[in-house]
Amino acid sequence: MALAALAEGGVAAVAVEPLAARLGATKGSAYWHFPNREALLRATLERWEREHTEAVIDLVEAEAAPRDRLRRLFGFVLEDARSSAVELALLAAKDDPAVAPVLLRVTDRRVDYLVELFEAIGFPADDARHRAVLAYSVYLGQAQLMTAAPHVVRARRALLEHTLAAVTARA
Amino acid sequence: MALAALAEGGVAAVAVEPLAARLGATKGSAYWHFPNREALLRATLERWEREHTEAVIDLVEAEAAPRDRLRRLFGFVLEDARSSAVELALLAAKDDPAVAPVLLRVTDRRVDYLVELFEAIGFPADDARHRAVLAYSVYLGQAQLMTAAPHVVRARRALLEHTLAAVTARA
DNA sequence: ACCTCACCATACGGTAGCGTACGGATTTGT
DNA sequence: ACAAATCCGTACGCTACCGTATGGTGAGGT
Repeated sequence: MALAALAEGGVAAVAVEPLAARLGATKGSAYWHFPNREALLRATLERWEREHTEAVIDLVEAEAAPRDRLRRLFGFVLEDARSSAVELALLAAKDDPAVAPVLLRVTDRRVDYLVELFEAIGFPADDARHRAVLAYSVYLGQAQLMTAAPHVVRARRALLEHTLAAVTARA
Repeated sequence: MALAALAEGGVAAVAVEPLAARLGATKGSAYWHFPNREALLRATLERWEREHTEAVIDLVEAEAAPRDRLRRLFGFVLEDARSSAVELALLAAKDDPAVAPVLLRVTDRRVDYLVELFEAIGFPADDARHRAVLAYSVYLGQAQLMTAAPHVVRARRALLEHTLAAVTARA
């Protein structure tokens, strides 16, 4: 529930009174479960990190070939803009002391996974790392574009293939 | 001044009372110049759009070769994270009715410019468009990474060259 | 039957920002 | 010199949120 609010209204929406109202409850109830607003936010973020970060990787791991994993990863963004709503909300609140460490851990985890993926495809370690950072940049950037200016991203299928070709092109 | 606040504290920082305090003035003064907070925000955004959007393009245009223009564009992000602070602040507030249209115009303008750039390099129109969207995604994504998780982006010089190679690689 | 405790509601005070009212000062036009 | 326009400050009410205090209710244990 708090996660839905986070996705829709950003970190600011993970607040005691709005959430209580949304649940048909009152503040008194909320403050019994959580000592304060920060604790509520931290619990929400921890839950998201625990349940949804690995979820993306698991989904991608379902594909056998590394290239198909990449394809699925990028297709994930282009097909469902809502899926990355929490990510974008967190990036938007990157200065919040409760958000920053979560963002760092998730980013590291994902980039490391991408490094593995590119190494599995056959690129040497240094090269794989550059490709991973590049690919994750594309991921973040396309997620932003899809929600802020979706009309720019037309011909999605072709764009997807083009993106894949670009990040996996041999030097 | 309002632009500095926007870059530092996001759209929420472009508020009447904080800005007035920052200027050593009071609300009374602020509300003489602007009818309300929204007008203040709109004026700030319009000014940024007018002065700083073309500034990037002008800076890039200083380079003769299209490839060097791309290099300068991406180097711009990797070297100075502060430079894209306003962009990120706007993306973070993309749901604000005053922000959304500005974001759309700026995005369109920049992507269109990138299309021109790739066409100048010699790619056909369709291809150029895909590369432009891809390149702008990388731009946005790297800007995010640089502020949210800068430690991920090491070996910047190499990453820059890698990025350029990726977006300009022949199919 | 009674007590305890988990759970929830009501009511209150505090803060930060928006917007308005109005009065004082300073500059400008005539 | 005087009036008007311009510019700024103080004071107030309003809203949304945080956090606390305190009382109420229903389920289990004894």
